[in-house]
Amino acid sequence: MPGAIIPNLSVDCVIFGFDSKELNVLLVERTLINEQDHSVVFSDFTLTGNHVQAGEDPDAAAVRILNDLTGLHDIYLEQFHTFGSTQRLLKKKDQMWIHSLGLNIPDHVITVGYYSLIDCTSVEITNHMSRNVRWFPVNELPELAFDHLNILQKALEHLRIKLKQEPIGFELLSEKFTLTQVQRLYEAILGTTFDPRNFRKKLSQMKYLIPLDEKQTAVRHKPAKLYIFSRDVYERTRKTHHGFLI
Amino acid sequence: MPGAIIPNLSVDCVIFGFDSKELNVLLVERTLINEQDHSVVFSDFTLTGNHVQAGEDPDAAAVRILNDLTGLHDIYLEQFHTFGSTQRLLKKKDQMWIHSLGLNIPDHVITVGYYSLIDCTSVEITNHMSRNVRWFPVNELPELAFDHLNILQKALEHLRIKLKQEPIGFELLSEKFTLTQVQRLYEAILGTTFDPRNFRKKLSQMKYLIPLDEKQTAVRHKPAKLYIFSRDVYERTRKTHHGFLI
DNA sequence: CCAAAAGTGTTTGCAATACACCCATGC
DNA sequence: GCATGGGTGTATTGCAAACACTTTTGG
Repeated sequence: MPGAIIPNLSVDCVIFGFDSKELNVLLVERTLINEQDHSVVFSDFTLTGNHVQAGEDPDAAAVRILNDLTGLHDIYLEQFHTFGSTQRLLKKKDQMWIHSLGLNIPDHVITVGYYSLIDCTSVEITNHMSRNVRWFPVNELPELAFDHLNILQKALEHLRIKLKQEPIGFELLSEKFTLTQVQRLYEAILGTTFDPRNFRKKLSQMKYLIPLDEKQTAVRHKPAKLYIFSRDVYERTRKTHHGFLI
Repeated sequence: MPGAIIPNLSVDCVIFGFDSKELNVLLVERTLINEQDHSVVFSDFTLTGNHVQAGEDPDAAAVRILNDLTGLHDIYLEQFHTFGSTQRLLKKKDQMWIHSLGLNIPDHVITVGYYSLIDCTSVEITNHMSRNVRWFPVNELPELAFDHLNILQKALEHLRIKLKQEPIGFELLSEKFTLTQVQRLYEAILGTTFDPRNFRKKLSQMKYLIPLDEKQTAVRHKPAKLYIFSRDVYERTRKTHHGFLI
């Protein structure tokens, strides 16, 4: 049965982006209109997600869903948790939404959560397919549908842990970046500040940050040197990191 | 529809246990018998798993599955990854197994992976319900069914990372334990060795390890002091740990 | 008394922290 | 020339690593 869906299984993507200042999430507006008087019953936002198709790997579904919304390929995607609470779709608003649209969604859907990291500036948000799509800073979220706040928070937790263990932050920057951008990125995601001298000292030990013979242009201050990240050098020089107790 | 299953969704549990020497996994034998001549077609081992029931939270399914096999309640369980490859049940042996038993299993089943930590000595392995159930050291695994080797390896990776960040190791020891047991546990899971002086120095800083006025008995060497783990003290004294870059 | 594991201190080097000023550019 | 962010060095402290011998018990 081609194109059939697995009714009880979906994938949701938390799309993180960085704009040189804040960590953002890409959200899709959901507005329920009263059929009679065309008034707005409610309006809120959702992550992007969809059902998994029969015979489709959820990893592939996540790639598809991400591409549907952003048009991007080859972006960083990480599965972080599967959410299966029996209550996750049963809030009043969510049931109204599902019924009023005549959607064929069972009461209990298990969803596999992925997060992706993209450079905000690389996405053209074109209010895609008449959907209102917007970036929101993770600290100024609108009201979210279903259990999407929960999913988003868990994604953030995982991102923070992962960021401390692997150099995934560069996925959020454009190919060439400055060291200050790296610092701002870490500060935004981890919610702290770092001393620039100490932070740069650390960065300068990372051999996979490769300085270019190139500087920022058109900035009204001392232009910063640009760097690229070499995954290749990283793989060759990585060390294991420890935390608790060891 | 009570008792109905979600045909495309299952849960698998990797049950880790520690026996003061090695890290072990609890596996269930799977033997395919030729109906004609009663010869053994093949014999290998599986993790314990089952389908998720309609309206059942996968977390609850994992608890159920674990209890079915071990009879234990209230044990440490952690969801670590969801496996959805379209190929995961399609190996020849696995298809033979499924068809010969007339099992109603679709070709594509997505499974949510959990691992649990138990004290080996607390489980009575009673070849439960005529199933042959055995502990295997993680370094001496038998042949595994389906993609269960893959699932097990991923569980181990997650366990290693988690062990370095949180004091979950005590779930694998009995309530009272010696510091050397803690060291052996960390060595077994992480596959290294530690200097006992440095390791104990570290442990002695952990205020949540509470010494008892009690020692080992019936050992033919200097008896070691016994300790208990206090989650309560841990929660009050935990610090955040860092790795890579910070 | 022997075997087996428990238990204990000191030194050394490296990595984390704290801290303040000059530089290059666009307007 | 001034506002803006870029870029740099040193001193101190705390943590990690290396390393060898004595103690207590059961048999």
